[in-house]
Amino acid sequence: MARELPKVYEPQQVESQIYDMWQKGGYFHAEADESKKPFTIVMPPPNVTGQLHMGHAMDATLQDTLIRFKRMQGYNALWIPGVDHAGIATQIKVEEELRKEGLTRYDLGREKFLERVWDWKQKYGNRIVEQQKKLGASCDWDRARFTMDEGCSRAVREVFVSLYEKGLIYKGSRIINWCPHCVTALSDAEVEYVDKPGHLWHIRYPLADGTGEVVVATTRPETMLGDTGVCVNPNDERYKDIVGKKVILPLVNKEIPVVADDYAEMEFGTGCVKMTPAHDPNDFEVGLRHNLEVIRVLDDKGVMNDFGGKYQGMDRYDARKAIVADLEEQGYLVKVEDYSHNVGTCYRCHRDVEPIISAQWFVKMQPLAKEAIRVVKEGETKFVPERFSKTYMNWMENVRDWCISRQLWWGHQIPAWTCADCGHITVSREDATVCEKCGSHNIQREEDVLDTWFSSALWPFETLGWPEKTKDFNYFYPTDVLVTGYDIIFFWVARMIFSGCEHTGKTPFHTVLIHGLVRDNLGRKMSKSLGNGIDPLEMIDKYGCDALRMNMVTSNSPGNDMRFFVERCEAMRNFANKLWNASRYVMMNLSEDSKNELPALSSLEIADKWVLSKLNTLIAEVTENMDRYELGVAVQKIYDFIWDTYCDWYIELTKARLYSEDAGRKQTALQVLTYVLDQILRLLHPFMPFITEEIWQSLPHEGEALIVAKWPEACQDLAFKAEESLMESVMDAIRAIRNRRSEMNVPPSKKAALYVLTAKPQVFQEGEGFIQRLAYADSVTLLDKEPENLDGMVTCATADAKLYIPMGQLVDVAKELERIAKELDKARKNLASLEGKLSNEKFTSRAPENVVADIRDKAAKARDLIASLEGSEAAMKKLG
RNA sequence: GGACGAUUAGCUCAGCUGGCUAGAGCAUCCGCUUGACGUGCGGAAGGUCAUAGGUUCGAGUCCUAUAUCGUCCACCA
Repeated sequence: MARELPKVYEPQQVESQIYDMWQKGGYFHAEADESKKPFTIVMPPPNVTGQLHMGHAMDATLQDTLIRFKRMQGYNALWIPGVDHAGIATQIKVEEELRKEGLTRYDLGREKFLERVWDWKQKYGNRIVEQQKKLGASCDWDRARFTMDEGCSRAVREVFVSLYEKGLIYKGSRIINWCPHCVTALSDAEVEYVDKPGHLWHIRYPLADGTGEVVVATTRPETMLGDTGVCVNPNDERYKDIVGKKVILPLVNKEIPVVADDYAEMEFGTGCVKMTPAHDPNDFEVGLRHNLEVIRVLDDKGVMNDFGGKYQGMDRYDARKAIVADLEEQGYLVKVEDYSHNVGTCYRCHRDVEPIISAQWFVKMQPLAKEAIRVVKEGETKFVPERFSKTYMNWMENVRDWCISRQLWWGHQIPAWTCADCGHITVSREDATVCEKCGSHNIQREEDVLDTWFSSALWPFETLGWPEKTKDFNYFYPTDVLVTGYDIIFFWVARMIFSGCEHTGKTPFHTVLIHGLVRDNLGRKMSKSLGNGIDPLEMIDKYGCDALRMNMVTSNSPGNDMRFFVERCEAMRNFANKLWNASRYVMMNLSEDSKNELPALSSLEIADKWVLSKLNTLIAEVTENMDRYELGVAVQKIYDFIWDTYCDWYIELTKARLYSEDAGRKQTALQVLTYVLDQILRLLHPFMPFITEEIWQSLPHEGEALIVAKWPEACQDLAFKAEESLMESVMDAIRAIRNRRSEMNVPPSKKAALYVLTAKPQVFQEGEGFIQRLAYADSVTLLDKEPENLDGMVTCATADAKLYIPMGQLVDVAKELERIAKELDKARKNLASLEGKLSNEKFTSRAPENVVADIRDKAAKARDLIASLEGSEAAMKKLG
C-alpha cells in the first residue's frame, strides 16, 4: 500500500471531496429506528439574510463535534438544520433594495412586496447553507427547514389558536416599545438599553388657582403635550395642600389634576412628576389608578400628531428643541441639568425606542413561566455552565407579557379576523370567511404578523412534524442538546422551553450548552461598523476548516467569550501538518497486505505497552470529558497525545525496529503504530473531521468511512501500568541526558558513552537502543556501584537512575558545580516540604492512604537524588 | 440598585469533583541537514495563581470580604 503523499497537507484539495463523499454516503441522514438510541440537536437557524460569521463558526463547530462524537458512539445522530425568516432584518434588506429603485413597500402593496421577499429568499437563502457546509457541518440536509415553510406555518397557526383558546393570547392596549424607524412594536427583549448623555429639564407648571406653581423635571420634554396630570407622593408635606388641585399645562394651556401616588419619589428632583400615560409605562400605571386621560402625541413614525398643536408634523427631536425654546421664551423653563440616563434602543436599527400606547397582541406569560421554571429548577433541563440557569430563572420569574404582534408584512400573519358589524374577533385554524359570532361576512384579517421568535420558539418540535404525531416526532423528540450563545437565552432558549412544555408536555432538550462570543484580538465585539470582523471562510481558505474548528474549540471553556487570533489558526494548521506527516511516515512503511489489527499481546515490547497503556487512559479521559461537554479539555488531551506521546516519543522509539532486519519485531511495531494511529484518528475526528477522514481512508481499514467508525473504548487488557512506569524511567534518563548535553552545547553528532547505576537494570538493558538513539549514546553500560574515577565525567540523576557520561575536556568544573548546587538546593527544598508533610501526624492520619504513600515514595526518591547530587558535588570539588 | 463573570508566564488562555514540583499556544533565547515533518527536532528562560482573612493534614481550586475590569437585568421622572 506504500503510498506517496505530499509533504505538506493541503486542506483545500481535500475538504470538498471528503464532504461530497460523506453526503453521497448518506452519513448525515437519520431515520427513526427503534433499534437505536436517538441523539438529536436542532441547529439555531441562521437568518436568511445572514452571512456566515465567527459566531456561526463557533456554534456549528460545537454542534458538529458533539453530533459526530455521538454518531461514532453508535447513536442515531440527527442534526436538523434550517433557516429563519428573520422578520425585521429581512424586510429591511428587501426594502433597501427597493429604495434603490425609488420604491417603498407601500408602492408595491403587501402581496407584491411579499413576492419580492420570497424571490429574495430563493436567491440568497441558500448562501448561508453552502457556507455551513464549508465548516464541515454534518447536518441532515434532507430535513432542512425554513421557519416560513408550510409545516412551520401550520405549527405556528396551531400554537396561536390553542393559546388563544386557552386565554393565553389576548389583544389589548398597553404601553409597548415602539421603533419609529422600523415602524413596529417590539418585545421587551428586543430593546437594548444604552447609557446616553442627556438633559433634565425643570419646567414650571402654574397652579390654576393662581396660588403658586410646581416644578417638574423631565428627560423628554416633547411628551409634555400629552401630560394629563402631575403626581406627588401622598406623604410629601410640601405638596399636601395642592393634591386635588389643578395645574396649567404650559404651551397647551390646559388644566390637569395633581394626584397623589406612591410612585413619586420625594427625594428625586422636586418630588413632582409629570404624568404622560400614553408615553411612559409607569405613568400609564399611575394613570389607570387615578383615571387620567391618555393622550398620544407621537405617531408611528415618531412625528408629532394632531394633538401636537403647533408642533404637529415635527419629528420628535425637532419638536423637543422647539418646545424647549418656547418654554424658555415664555419663562416656564427653570433650569437645565446635564443628565446621563439609559435610553432604550431598537436591537435591529439601534435608534431610540419610544414607549407608546398601542393595541397589540400579547402572550400571557405567568401561567407559561410556571412550568418553564419548574423544569429547570428540577433539572429536567440543565444549563452548561450551570450559572446560566440563574440568568434564566431570574428572567423567567420576572417576565412580563410578551408582545408578539409586529407591524411588518414579512412573517406569519396573525390568524384573527375582526367583524366590522359586531366587533368580535374570530381566531381560527382555517382561514375565516364569516364572523363566528354574528355570521357576518364583513370581516377583516389582522394586518400584523407575529414576532419572528414566535416561530423560532417552536423550532425543536415543528421541525419534527408537530403538530402531527409523526414517527419522527415520537422518536427524536425531545431533542438532546441545544447549543447556542448566551446572548439569545431570553430571545430563544427561554421561549423554546416554555413553548415545548406547553405544547408537547415535555421540555425540548435536557441540556443547553452555552458558549460565549467570538471577539477580535483586542477583545472587542466583531462588528460591521468597526470593520474588525474576521471572515471564517477566509480562514478556511487559508488554513483549512480543521484548523479553524480547532481554533474555536481549544483554549475555550463553555460560556466564556474568546478572542480570535489568526496565529492560533496557524498553530492548528501546523498541528494538522504534523499529524499528516506522522501518518505519511506510517504509510510509507506499510505494505500491500498490511492490516489494521493489534499484534498478539505476547509479542508487544515495552514501548508498545507504554503507548497502548497511555492511549487507553486517553480514551477513558477524553470520553469522560466529552460526556461532560468539556470539549476544550478533551481536544487538548488528544492534541498532546498526538504530538508528544505518539510523534515525539512513540514513533522515535519504534524507528530502530522499523529499520531492523528482524521482520517479526518490525511487524509488531508497524501494527501498533497503525493501530494507535487509527485510534487517534477516531478520537480526533469530531474535532478535525476532514484530515482524519482523508488519512483514515488511506490506511488499512474496515468499514466505509471514519465518520461512521466506532468511537474507541478503553479496555483493561491494554492497561500496562507497570510497563508504563518502567518506560518512563528510561525516558526520564533520556531527557536528563539531552538536557545536560544541550546545556553543554554538545551536538547530537558527538556521541558519548553512558554508564548507568540503577535499581531497575533490566529496563535500562532493554532500553539501551532507545538511549543510544535518542540520547546520542554510543554505548550503555550498567554499573553495580559508583565509578571510582569521575574525572571528566558529567553526571545526572533521575528518580530511578544515576547517569555518568564521560565528556572529557568539555566539562567545565565550575559551571558543573554551580549547576549541581542549584539542583541540590531545589531538591533539598522539595524534600523538606515532603518531610514536613510526613512528620505531620495529622497529615499521615487524615490524608487518604494513596496520597500518603505517594508522598513517601517521592520523599525516598528525593533522598536518593540528594545523595547522588552530593556525591557528584564532592567528586567535582575534588577535581576543582 | 440586583445578579454574574474575569483577575494564573511578555501576550492570549486551559487547569473538571482541593493532593501541583502550576500547563498550552504564540513571542523570546540557545543548539540541531537526528533516514515523516524546519508548518520540524532537542533544550532554556519566564509565575509569591489580584489583595486580605478563613476552612482544611493540604487551597490556583472551597468560604468571606476588598480592589480593578467586563457582562446581563432592573430603573427615579
